[in-house]
Amino acid sequence: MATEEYHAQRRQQVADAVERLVAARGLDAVTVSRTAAEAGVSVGLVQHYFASKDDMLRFAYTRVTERAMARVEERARELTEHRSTIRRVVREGLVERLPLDEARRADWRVSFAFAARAVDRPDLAAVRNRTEAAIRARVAEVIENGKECGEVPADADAEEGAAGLMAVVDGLGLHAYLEAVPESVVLGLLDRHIAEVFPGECHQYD
Amino acid sequence: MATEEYHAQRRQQVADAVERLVAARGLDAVTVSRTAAEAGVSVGLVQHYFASKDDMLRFAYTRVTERAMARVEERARELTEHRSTIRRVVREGLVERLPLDEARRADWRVSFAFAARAVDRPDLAAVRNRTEAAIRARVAEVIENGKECGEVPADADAEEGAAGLMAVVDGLGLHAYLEAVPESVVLGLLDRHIAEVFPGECHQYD
DNA sequence: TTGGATCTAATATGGACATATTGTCAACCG
DNA sequence: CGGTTGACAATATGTCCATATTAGATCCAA
Repeated sequence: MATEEYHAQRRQQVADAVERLVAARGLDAVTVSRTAAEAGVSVGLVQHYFASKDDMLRFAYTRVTERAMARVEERARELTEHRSTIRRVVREGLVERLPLDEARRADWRVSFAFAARAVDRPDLAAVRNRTEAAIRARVAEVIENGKECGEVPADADAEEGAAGLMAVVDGLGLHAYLEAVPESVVLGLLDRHIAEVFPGECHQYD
Repeated sequence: MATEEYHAQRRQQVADAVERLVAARGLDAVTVSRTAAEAGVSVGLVQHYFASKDDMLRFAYTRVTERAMARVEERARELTEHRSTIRRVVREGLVERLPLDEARRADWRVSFAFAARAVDRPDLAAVRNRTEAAIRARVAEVIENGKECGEVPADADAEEGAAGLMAVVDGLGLHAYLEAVPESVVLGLLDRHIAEVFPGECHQYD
């Protein structure tokens, strides 16, 4: 139905505005009326399409996390097609999450703002956990694949490896964002960590 | 002067209340009147001792970061007296920052709440950066010491090593807090990372 | 065309909050 | 002893915000 599509578009439009506000001024600056103004619509419209402010934020955050996951997935797909090593697929997927250029810095900022708020807000925590678990599972799956051709030791715990990599990436991301650690160092550290999970290196479909 | 001491005590009392509120309900739940109630004083008293709410939060955050640093320092001092390896001094100092028991979980929560807010608030960012830089410098110094007796390769960049360790600890802390990574895995990852900075091991004052 | 459902906008309401103002009481000082 | 000052407490003020309410517009079915 075209009306549903229209409906969905309106919600996207509002969510876009939320993201812009968070990126520019932080989550605290997001009010319903500011969001409406930023989106170029009335407060009434926002109310019409979202049951509450919380609902609006949840929707926006869901979109942010899903896009983040899709980007990792997309990057991995690209590389897989080019027959990269599995190690490289993981590396590039994870690098995608680091705030190393302006676009990703903005994204990182938005994600972090929501993630921080999620510490006290169970509904946002649910959104985060869902996506985070999905990404972790995906990374673990890829690591598992690495065992087949010897990139990863056969007795390695893929789940644990994935969890460790995600933790390291988040820590590096935070410090990279705060400019405490320059990009070259960040990538160096990431590579060293990845090398521990992937002692070998080989091509996926040789 | 006794009056100054009294003055200081009142401020501590209020800051204690702020911390308790943040730990229990997050930074958003901190209002001047709630803080006053939590501290068992009137709103007027809080106003009397702090020029503004921001001033109050800044004071509370400063105390939090300084205590965190003091704890790391203290732990390091203890171990140094017992002639631990330098590697161990660093390890235990960093472990001190991880939310691995209830007390440290609460502390971590408070620190994280402030750190997250600091992303949008330059005055809080200044507090964080000051302490963070001091800790990093301290870690770097210890790493540098490790070169003397061969725990650390002579050509290693101590600053970079310290920055990397701090980033990893923060990432592990985040995931440990969110219970995505069990304690054993967190410590395992930390140790592996430390082992890269400290390939050797020897006693400080042998 | 009419009448209701669906949207959208404007405005109203009520609460929460930071801060300002005013009041009280004590100690200390001249 | 009158007055000034410091340490509070109580209350007032005005802003901002989420949400409710009301009203107007558009579209479509009967």
